Formats: sequence, structure tokens, C-alpha cells
Amino acid sequence: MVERKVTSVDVARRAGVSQSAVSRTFTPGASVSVATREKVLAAAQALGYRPNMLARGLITRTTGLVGVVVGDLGNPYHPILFESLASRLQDRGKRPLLVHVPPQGTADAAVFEVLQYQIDGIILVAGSFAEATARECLAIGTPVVLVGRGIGDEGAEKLVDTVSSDNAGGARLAVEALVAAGHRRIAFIAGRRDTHSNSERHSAFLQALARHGLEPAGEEEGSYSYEGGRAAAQRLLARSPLPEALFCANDLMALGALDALRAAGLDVPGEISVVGFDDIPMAAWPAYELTTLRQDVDGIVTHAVDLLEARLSDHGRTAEQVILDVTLVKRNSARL
Amino acid sequence: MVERKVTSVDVARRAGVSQSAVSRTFTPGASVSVATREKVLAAAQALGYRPNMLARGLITRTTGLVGVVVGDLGNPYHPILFESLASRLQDRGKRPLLVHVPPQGTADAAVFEVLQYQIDGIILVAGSFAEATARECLAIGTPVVLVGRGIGDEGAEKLVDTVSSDNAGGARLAVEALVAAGHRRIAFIAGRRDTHSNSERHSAFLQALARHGLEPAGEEEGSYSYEGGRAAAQRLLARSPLPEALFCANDLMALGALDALRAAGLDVPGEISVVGFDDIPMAAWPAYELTTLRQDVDGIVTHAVDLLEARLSDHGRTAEQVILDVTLVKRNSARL
DNA sequence: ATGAAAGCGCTAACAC
DNA sequence: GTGTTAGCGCTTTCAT
Repeated sequence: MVERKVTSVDVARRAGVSQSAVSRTFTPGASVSVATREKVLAAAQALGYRPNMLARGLITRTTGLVGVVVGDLGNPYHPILFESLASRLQDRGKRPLLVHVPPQGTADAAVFEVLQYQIDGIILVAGSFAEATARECLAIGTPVVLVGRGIGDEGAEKLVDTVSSDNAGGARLAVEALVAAGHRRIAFIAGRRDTHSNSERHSAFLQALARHGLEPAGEEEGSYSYEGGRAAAQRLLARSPLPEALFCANDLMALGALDALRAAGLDVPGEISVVGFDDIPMAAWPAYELTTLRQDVDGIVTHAVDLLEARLSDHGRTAEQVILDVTLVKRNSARL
Repeated sequence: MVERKVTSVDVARRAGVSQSAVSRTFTPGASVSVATREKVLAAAQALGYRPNMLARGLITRTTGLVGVVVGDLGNPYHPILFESLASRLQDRGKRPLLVHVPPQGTADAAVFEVLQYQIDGIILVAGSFAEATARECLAIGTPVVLVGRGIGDEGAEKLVDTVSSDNAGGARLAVEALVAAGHRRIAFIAGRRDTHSNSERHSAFLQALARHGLEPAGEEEGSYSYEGGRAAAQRLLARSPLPEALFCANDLMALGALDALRAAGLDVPGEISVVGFDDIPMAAWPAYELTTLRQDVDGIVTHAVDLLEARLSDHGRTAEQVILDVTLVKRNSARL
């Protein structure tokens, strides 16, 4: 079965028109008479013709492909964001070309690879990124938008578009609420130390505490994972006096912490409060009822795609940094 | 900043060689002398040259792109499978081109769209698929492998390669274990009725019960979601006598069921047993300790990619249907 | 409105 | 081993 793919020439021949006529009927906004268009469409239909996007892209220099860098899909927040992003891109007529980066992996090498596919742009929702890589992307006219992360090398802001949640505001919200409810000994469970989100949440946490003349009642790293959160909480429980509250840099760790607290026989929120970050679906499960800071996934995705398209239609525009509000969702894991 | 992309011609000029020499140094297994290769590489490096995969694909008729159809990333089993698949493809030098289908969506339209990108093959881990679509893919030489699903129209087996877990075997394992432990009134919480996996799990469940002269102690649909499982369990709890065990078509529903049972004040596994299917990470969380049937994600992904590659190197080979064992993971949600 | 012709950037014969 | 020459399937002038 030696199948030859059907090309515009085949269609043209069958429709009795020129090859360019075929091209025109499949090019939005080209001038073809209804008569030819009909003939072409009929022939195309009969032959099962579909334009070759590669050949088209070679000429138009736009492929509709958007590189999407993802990773750590074990953290439920990511697939949710990713799913939303994928379907939004699709709605806008773009195709996500995936790049998976392992935890702590750098995206640079993979980015160069997808660049070969002449992608129209690239959206990073995971992985880090050297400034040089960003510059190279921009140099060849490929817009980059960073979601929930900063560029590897600090000080390179204003280079690419970014959208992220107000991590600092969220941490502040958590601390204020906790303090207002009378908590004094508040500990922090950190995410991966090398992430943008963690450092923002962490330092805002520290600052907010300081504003009340408080010091953290402990800090442990939980690497953004369930197991990490659990272990971190256990370590925190070895301290005395016990913390009165735990602020976790994400929900997954908070869930792990909650389980550790329960295993230790502690009453939540009676004896200890727990606050997370993200608002993943599990946070609402009755087994946890986690109080947390909700990220506006929909808003993040919308802005990311908008930014990309804006840049696509005006390569000269200056980079924007969008920051979206987070909201405190009060459930039952914290005495507030 | 009107950036012209650097092409092989630019590199050739700078290196003082022919354009084909450049092509050859970037084509694995072509004959170039070390001398020229060096010169070319140096020039390429200096200019920041990267081969254009689109142009290459136009000629070689292979792009390295693999369409991957995903959906329902809210069920933790899917992102896990998907992440594994994406990284395995990447390791094999392929690029996942994403197609997201909404729940109950059909993949056909989207498949035709990605086909325009001259993908080398297509892997479906979500969505359904008409037989006609499959035939069309095969007709143009694009291998299709179905993961964990059958083809839409029944009776079209042997058409495409498939890999899935032994759903029937898993259901049987669950029933046998439950019955052996003395359970008699066993109810079923179904996934989406229109899925391959659910019907296999369901009918094997029924058959296994029948072999013991038993009838299901109730059946409710939970649509594979947490909320669905919760609601289904609640409905089941309205019956009397109460079921002694719940077999859930996936873990997410089982978790919802567990929470419903707890809310009703039932002791698990003292008064009622719960068994799931998948073994998602949450199943192991101390809050649930769900007994479940584990799917061999790694094996599934490996076979899927192997099948795709095998088909790629021999388009004539007959379709294979791989079925992988599942294993019963005993935790604490069932008295076994 | 339509056909002819010229490439887009690359690989693959084909000579040398 | 290397340059020259044809295209891959398409869009886009340029005439008509």
C-alpha cells in the first residue's frame, strides 16, 4: 500500500483549475470566484485533500505551533493550568507543541529544539530559562511568555512578558488573617528553593511577620510535594513550643502536612492551623477542607495567551508583567 | 529589528562550502570530511544556525511530530500517564503535538487538524474515535495507537494497535478477593458509561459475581469524577440492606465514595469495604489508604511508543492489541 | 478572477 | 567527499 499524499496539484487537476486556485480557496481572504471555489472544494472533498501546514509554514513563516513547556504534572495544580492553557490555545487556532522538563530541569536545550519547528511563540509554565535563551528567542522573533516564573538570571526583567499570581499579596493575606485570629507562632513550609514562586511567597511571609514584630516559628522545605510537606510538618512537630500555624507554599504540601498533623493526634484547626496556596480540587475534599489562597487559573491562562498574541502582532511592544490577585478561601483547616 | 532567520545558505557562505555540505553535516549518517564538518559547525555556531524542521520534513516526509490526544486532566491518573508518555516520546526523539479533547468530546475533528502537520503518528489517551477516522489515518500512512480505549465503532478491532490494562482481570481480582473475605453484597460504582474501560470493568464484575451465584448489590454511575463517586455512594447508602463492599471503576470515585461513607459515619473497612482502580498517588495517602488495582503506567507507555515505532518502520504489520496485567494493592479500605 | 512562475529552506540523487 | 541540480507542497507576485 504505497500511499501518495494528495496535494493541491492533484486537486487542481481534478477540478480542472490551476494549482494556485486551489491554494486560494484554502487561504482565508483570497479572491476566488464562487464557481471555482465550489469546484475545488468538491474535488478536495472527493480526494480527501488537506493542506500541508509544513509547506504553508515555510512560506507564510507562521505555523500556528506554540511551544509549551510543562513539568511536574504530579502536582495537581499543573495539569489544571496546563489543560486550561491547551484548550485556550486550541480555541485561538494554535497548536501546543509540548516540551516536558523534568523537575529542576532547565528548559534551554529543549527550547532550542522546538525552535527548529518554527514555532510562533513559546509559553513556559515549568522549568527555568537562561536569559541568553530568552534573548535568542526574541532575536529570531519568537515571543516568550513566562507563567508563574521569573527568568533564570535576575535583573533580566522587562525582557519577556510574564504573568503570575500575586504571591507576595497571598502570603501577606495569609499572615494577616492568621495574626488577626491570634496566632503568633507561625511556621513556613517552603516549596522548591530555586523557584520564583517560593521565594516570593517566602519573603513576603517573612516581611508580613516582621511587620507584627514576629519571627517565623520554624521553616522547613517540602519541595512542593505531598511527601515533602508531610516530612516537613513532622520535623516542625519536633519543636517546642509547637507552632500554632503552618503556612505552606502550596496545597499539595499542606495536604501532606495535614496528614502528618493528624497522625500526630493534633486537632486541626483547634490546636494548629494550616493554610495552603493554589486551591487545587483536593483542597475542597471533606477529608481536608483546606484553607488556602486561590490562584486565578483562568485569568492566568487568558493573559498568557493574550500577551502572546499581542506580541505576535507587534513584535516591538515592550514586555508586560501581569500580576493577578489571589483570594483567600476560608475552609476548615485554619482558625480564622 | 527585522530579523532574517539564518539559513543553511548563510552558513555555507560563511564556511566557504556548498549549501549541501551544510545539510550533510546536520544529517545523521551523511558523508562529510572532518575538515568541512568543522568549518560548517563553526560557522553555524557563530551565526546561531538551526536547521528548519519544516523544510526538512517536507522532503524526508517525517517530522518527528506525534499527535497526542489527551483530556480530563482533572483525573490524576491522566496527567501521570501523560507525563510519562511525553517524556518517553521525547527520549525517543519525538515531539508531542497536543490535541486536547473536552470530556465526552470526539477526537475526529482535531485529529484531522493535526494530520495537516504531517505528524508521524498519533497516540490517543483520551477521546473517542470513529472507525472512518482511523482508516483515513492509516490510508495516509499515519499509525494510530489507542491507549486504554477501543475504537468507537465496535468490531473494528485489529485495525489499529492498542494497549490497555487487563480491566476484566482487575475486576475479577477485586471480586474474588472480596468474596473470599466473606463479602456478599457488593455494589458497583461505574465510570462514564460510554468508555471502553468502564464497560470492561463492569461486565467482568458482573460475570465474576455470577460465578459465585451473586447479584450486584446496587449500581450507580459516578462518571469517573470525585464528586460523581461521592454522590453515587450516597445513593447506594440509601439502600437496605447496605452493601458490604463497593467496587469503584476508578480511584477518584473511590476517594469520593470513601468521604461519603465517612460522612455517613460508617466504619471502613469494618462495616464496608471499598476497592478502586488505577492506583493514583492519593490512594496511598493516609487519609484514604485505598485498596485498589494498580495499572502499570510505565508498561503502558512503553508499549504504546514501541508499537508506534514498530508500525513506523513496517507499515504493513498487523495491528497488535497489548493487554497489561494489573495488580491488587492491598491497603486499608477493604477487609480482605 | 485566474494561471504561470518564482521561490520558502531543505534533502537527495547525480555527477565528478 | 563535494558541488550541482531537482524538487518537497505550498503561497505569492506578476501578468493577463
